[in-house]
Amino acid sequence: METRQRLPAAERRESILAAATVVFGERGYAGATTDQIAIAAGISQAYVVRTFGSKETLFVEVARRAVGRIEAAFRAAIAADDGRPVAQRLGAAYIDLVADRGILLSLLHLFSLGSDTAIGRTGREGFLTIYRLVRDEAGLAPDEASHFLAEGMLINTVLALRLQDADEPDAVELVTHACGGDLRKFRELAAD
Amino acid sequence: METRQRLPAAERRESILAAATVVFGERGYAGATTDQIAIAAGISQAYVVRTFGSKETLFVEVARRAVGRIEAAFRAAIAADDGRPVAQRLGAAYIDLVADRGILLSLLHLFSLGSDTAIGRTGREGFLTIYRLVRDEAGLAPDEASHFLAEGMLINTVLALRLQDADEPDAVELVTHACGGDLRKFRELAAD
DNA sequence: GTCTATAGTTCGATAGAC
DNA sequence: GTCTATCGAACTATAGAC
Repeated sequence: METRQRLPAAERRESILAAATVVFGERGYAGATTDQIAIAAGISQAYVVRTFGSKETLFVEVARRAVGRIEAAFRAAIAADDGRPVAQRLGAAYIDLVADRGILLSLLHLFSLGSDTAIGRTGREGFLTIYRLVRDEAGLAPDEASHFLAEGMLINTVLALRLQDADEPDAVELVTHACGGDLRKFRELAAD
Repeated sequence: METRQRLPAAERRESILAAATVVFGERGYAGATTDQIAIAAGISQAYVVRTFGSKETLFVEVARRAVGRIEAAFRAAIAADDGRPVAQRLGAAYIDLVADRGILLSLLHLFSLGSDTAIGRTGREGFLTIYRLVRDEAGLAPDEASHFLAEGMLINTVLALRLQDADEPDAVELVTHACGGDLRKFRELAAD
């Protein structure tokens, strides 16, 4: 019988959110179970549910946290002016961020559940938040911002499908263009 | 007690696939139930499972059918040369096609389940098929083809989130740029 | 070709102890 | 703050009749 560590509420919340991000990412919202999340977090299933009230609430918080990560990464990239155009800095920051496959995939699931009342609202808010950030804070014109998001959505898809690990030359070619030529960076992403 | 219609196997398969496309689209692979699909198709749950062997097989066939629809629409657009650049014709064909929200969403769910063995393989095959089609048959250069897919992925996300129905001016602006200026066409898409 | 019935699982959530 | 135990609901798949 292992001794389970007693943590302050805030830390426990964060550790559950981190575990849930991975599990929701791999299995989707409905496909993930609170028991799998509990195991990943090293606690009991009942405690996961009790901490967030319901599986849906937990998913919404996972999604909000992922959006928050993007905001933080983008703000840092905007501030760290190294002479490159801001769009390039944002792109690099994005690729660094989605090295965390869980964040990427959780967002993808969030976006594809737009018809669900609570989840859909969270998705719309999150997506618009990112759009406003790259437009207003990074200073991209609306068409540049839209184009930037489009490239990001292709990166999401390519990574979600694990095309960066595929052997076919066409996959390599597509991935290379999707990431703006820096295939190496994609390949480094752990295949978990 | 209603009298259920007896259909030839091929027609029944197609009617189940159509119903399943809608249900899988709205709820995702794991979130959809064979019972909901059965109700949508007007038959019994057991018959849905019996016809396709398993829920997973059914989903894979739904996804293949959706990819097939895109292939057919793109080939038609390539053949119907009306003077516009081929990328523009493909884009218009794509928007017409994803007016069927079920197809759009089923593909989105397919792409986000790349870690699943069978579903992931189907997703990679499907995505590469589309890439090769726009590159080899439409004749786009690799970077043009990649850019075309990126714009398509943004359209997917915007529609999945139902941003075309949102009131906020920022949503309107984003959707306008995502669809290349033709907001009206997006707005026409039934809000179901 | 299609149904009813149901077996066998699995899951989210709650109760209550420590 | 965290666990064990468990209820009740829901789901996929199978069996077997028509």
